[in-house]
Amino acid sequence: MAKTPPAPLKPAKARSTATAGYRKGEETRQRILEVALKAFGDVSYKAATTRRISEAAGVSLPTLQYYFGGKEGLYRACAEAIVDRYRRRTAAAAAKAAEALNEDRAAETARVHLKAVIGALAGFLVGSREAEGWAQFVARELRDPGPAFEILYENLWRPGVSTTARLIARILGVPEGDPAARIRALLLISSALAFQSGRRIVLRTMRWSTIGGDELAMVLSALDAQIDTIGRDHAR
Amino acid sequence: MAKTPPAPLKPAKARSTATAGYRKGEETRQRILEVALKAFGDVSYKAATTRRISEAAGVSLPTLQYYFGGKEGLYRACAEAIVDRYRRRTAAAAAKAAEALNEDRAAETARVHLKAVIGALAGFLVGSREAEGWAQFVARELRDPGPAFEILYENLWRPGVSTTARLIARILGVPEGDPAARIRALLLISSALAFQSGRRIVLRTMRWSTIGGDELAMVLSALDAQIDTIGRDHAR
DNA sequence: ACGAATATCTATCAGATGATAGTATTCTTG
DNA sequence: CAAGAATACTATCATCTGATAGATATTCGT
Repeated sequence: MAKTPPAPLKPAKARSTATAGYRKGEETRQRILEVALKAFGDVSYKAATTRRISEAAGVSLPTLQYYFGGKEGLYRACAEAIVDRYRRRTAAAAAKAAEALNEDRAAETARVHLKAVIGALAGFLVGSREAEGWAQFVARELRDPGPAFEILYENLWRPGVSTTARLIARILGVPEGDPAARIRALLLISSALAFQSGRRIVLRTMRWSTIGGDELAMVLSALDAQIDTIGRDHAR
Repeated sequence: MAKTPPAPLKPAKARSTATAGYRKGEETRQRILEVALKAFGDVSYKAATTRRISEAAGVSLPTLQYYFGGKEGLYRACAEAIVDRYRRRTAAAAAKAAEALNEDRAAETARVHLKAVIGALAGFLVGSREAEGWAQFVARELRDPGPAFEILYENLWRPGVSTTARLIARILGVPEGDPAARIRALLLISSALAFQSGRRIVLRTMRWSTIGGDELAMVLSALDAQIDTIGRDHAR
């Protein structure tokens, strides 16, 4: 694997160098991306094949190379697309939380925003059928770091954990960057994620047939309860 | 993938049908298994190759087929080995918890045992260098169910979640099988697992270079705090 | 010690897979 | 409306991968 990069002959984005017209090309590119998002969500990078993707997208194999430079470029493009969609869905809650962190120092305000942020995350994860695949994509890349790890870490994990940790620190009344607050942030986020990436276990354990609105409500209620205990837990 | 099983020509365990003597064979088998455990822990089923494994084990390729019937059989054998080792490490705590559930109905007793069970799980995950790979194996198989899913679900997930959920139900004073208790059990376990399967994010976020005894102590302390809040959280 | 069961190797196959070469078609723009 | 850029295809390669065939060496009970 990972043969020594034999001189990058072509940039990942072989296209879009010139006039940037030609809307038909953009449509095809988009269609391939959508199919790839699904494919890489379903199975691992290695297990997904460019042939299947090109077939499902209704184009020939070299078209993938043409638009994305190769399998790896396509994978990267998928990561960027996921980041993009995630941002659109959670930007509002994150921005409000950041604003509140600057303006209002009250612990209870932070608690409200923390619930909103986690709620937005969970809503994103359960909000669409595709999100399941995206969650798998992200979880897989986190576990087996590949070409998309940095993209996802910088744009998803870092800001997400950072905001969460700051809110928790505020609730706990400890300085920002406090290790205990960061650990709690990780615990909380991984709990939320588990309901999508650990989907199969959840379904079996809860004897659910799907994770939809009702199920999400139960999960959110449990997460909210957990958030409510932050700063109120005094061992014994 | 998953081509229609073309009539099982040879059983998974091609060996051990007759006298079961020949200790040299058993040694080889064990060596291959150990290498495979590492390999399947490092990368996905698809990405791991039987060639690499056989090389690392110092045997020729057909030897894998001889002992395990093929790649899939080897994978299954790995799952069984993980189950076996997990059991050895956590059986004591699980047995004590089960006993306590029958004999002592006090919530606080259940709380103590819950901490012990989660502690044993976390200890197993951080206890050895290999456990990291095992955690990845299990997490991967949970995410992308393959030939080992049932083995792992029945022997790891189900008993683990079940015990945890029963203890939590006892603490909450609700009947066994209560959905809220089960959700909390899933939240708790996934939190604990995240510290090994989500290792890379944890290391970066916490600015740790490794997850050893000291780090485990911090995580356990956070988990214990979380367990302490169960049954004491009254929203607002 | 001898023969059957066991263990292990070399050589090779068939299929899948990512990628490239070379060519035809279509669209935009001067 | 040409001309050139952009789009997209067919055919083909080189490599990797899991698996098998068939031969050879090793071990152990009698």
